[in-house]
Amino acid sequence: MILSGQGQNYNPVTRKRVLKTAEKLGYQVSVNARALRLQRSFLFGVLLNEVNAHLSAQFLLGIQSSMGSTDYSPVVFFSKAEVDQEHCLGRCLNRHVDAMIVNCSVDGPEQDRLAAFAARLNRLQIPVVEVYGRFLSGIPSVNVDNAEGGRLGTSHLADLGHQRIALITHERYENSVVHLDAWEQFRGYREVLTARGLEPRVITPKMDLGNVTIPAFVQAGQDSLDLLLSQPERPTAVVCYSDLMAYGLNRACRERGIRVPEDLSIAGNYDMLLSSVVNPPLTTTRSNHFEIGCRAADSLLRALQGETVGDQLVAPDFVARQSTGPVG
Amino acid sequence: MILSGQGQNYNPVTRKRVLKTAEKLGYQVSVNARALRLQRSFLFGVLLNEVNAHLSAQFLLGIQSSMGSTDYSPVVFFSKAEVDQEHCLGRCLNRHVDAMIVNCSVDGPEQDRLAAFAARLNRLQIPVVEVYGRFLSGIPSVNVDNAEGGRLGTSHLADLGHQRIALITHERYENSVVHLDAWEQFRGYREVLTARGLEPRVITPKMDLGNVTIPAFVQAGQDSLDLLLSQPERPTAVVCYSDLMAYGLNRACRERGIRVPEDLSIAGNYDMLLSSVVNPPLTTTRSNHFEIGCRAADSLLRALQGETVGDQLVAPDFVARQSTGPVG
DNA sequence: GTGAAAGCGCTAACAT
DNA sequence: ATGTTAGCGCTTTCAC
Repeated sequence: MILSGQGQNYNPVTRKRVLKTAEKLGYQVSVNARALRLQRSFLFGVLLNEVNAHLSAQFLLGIQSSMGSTDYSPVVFFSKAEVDQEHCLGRCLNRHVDAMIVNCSVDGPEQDRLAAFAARLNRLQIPVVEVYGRFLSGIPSVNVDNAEGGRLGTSHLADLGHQRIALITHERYENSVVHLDAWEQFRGYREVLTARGLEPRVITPKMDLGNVTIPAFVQAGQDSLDLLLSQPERPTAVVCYSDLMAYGLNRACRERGIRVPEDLSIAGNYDMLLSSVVNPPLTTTRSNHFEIGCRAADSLLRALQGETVGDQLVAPDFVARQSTGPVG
Repeated sequence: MILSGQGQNYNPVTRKRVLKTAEKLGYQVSVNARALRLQRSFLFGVLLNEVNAHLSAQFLLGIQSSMGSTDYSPVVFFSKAEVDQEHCLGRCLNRHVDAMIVNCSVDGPEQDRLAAFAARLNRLQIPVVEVYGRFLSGIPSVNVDNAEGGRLGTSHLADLGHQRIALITHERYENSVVHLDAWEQFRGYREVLTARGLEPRVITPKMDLGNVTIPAFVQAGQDSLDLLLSQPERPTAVVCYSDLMAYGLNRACRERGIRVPEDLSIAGNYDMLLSSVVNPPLTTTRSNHFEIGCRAADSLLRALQGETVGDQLVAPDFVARQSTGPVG
């Protein structure tokens, strides 16, 4: 009736009185009853991974922002391991969510499990979007543009006059489905170098990729200095896969008396708290996780309207700080 | 009927067949319809603050764990600012959540706004629990035991033989409602010292508490070295309010040639990624956010059963690393 | 322009 | 031990 929304057609004076009384009584429409009637829950399921905890706040803020004035609310589940993920999905389905945002991660190859998971999601008949990864075939995704990340740091260093720019990444960067981010980043890096007639040099410190921890990345960065110094023509600048590696390398440099950025320029990727605070503060790239959240939720909203949505890439921003400088 | 739950009283063979068919058809009870009938939403509202983003994953994992096999799901909202908080609460109420977990924060004094917010929550007639703060009068809370945090670091240093142990904290630590954590921490620190016949020495570097940023804490830590060195009897060890301060102090020490821990032992609080990775790795204390989440959800579950729940304190763990050592 | 009634899927109470 | 029914609060349709 009047309260339902299109009260335009009603007697304005009656309408006003009803609305006023409703407000006075603290009346709230029951989303539940409405949901039952309309056969939808007005709930979005959001499956997040523990490893991406650091970005989850911005990301969820983005989702909220897109949901804005809609009646949708996000039901959020974090999963620790892969088994958890299935369980969390189960909980979402149990709530009959109208759409899902899922963030997968892979600790190992596990292609089978992921294929099964993707199949299950595809069978669901509700819009699903994957974020921070492209593990689920048939599901549209919203991702960081890692190639652009690779390009950004590399061009910056080249612009500063560096000719020998190395990329420090992990061993399995090449053509990997699991480590697609590293592969894309490499391609961005290579693209810039070849465009400028420079030669790519990839340094891959040993690390246990089956069990990647935070200190392991720092250690890998630290270890990479030896590899760097043993190169025939020593690079004057490096792009690191991640800021954790950049930090490790930076530390190794200090211990060896190599000045950053005077003797070696270091650029990272995936800005984090650490990076702004270390000495020197790290030049890096940063994704806008708020925007990624917005886009993901927006895709779902559009899919719910019947639109077909495709993959999206969000370009990271370049963050100039003090760990890079002109070649000297 | 059979599917409802207490199918015990039914013919086992019929029951089995029904259950099997239901499973085959992928039948899921509609939480929505059940919710409408039972006049509850089976939803918990979780209001989180952006500033606590780093701990949110563990915290939410804890909530999930407590909700375990119940039919409840968490609807999560992050708020940036105080206004947001009201808005997020509105969205939760609109969903008729059965209970709420709220994490407030204060950028300024704003006692009025908080009082109004608390009043609103109290009027709700649903169980509410506050976490990471005690700003809402009349609402039970689950908090980090900051006094224990202060005790832990201080005893550790005293056990190592230090006699002159300073506390580096911010200016408004004393008796502050807004900065209750700092006040409690100070009391834990003082308690240990007086019990051992040692004298408290509080160092409060200047910082703009109206607009606290991450670099501001690091800077304050850095600034505190001068204050420390100008003390009549120079302390041999310090406890810092936070790891960010400890990190800044550590950096200042390195720049001045003061060795950590040989010349000065530094203990922090509120362990973070940074702390395990800097040189030397920081001795600190760490809260189990998973457990805080568990307890919060658990309180609500119990309150929903009609129990009266009170305030809870979760003691942090001590994390021994390399920034503290025996007095030399 | 306004009111009445059916029905979404469930649960609880009642009837067989 | 099993079947039936009313009604939760909404939206939609149909009747006035």
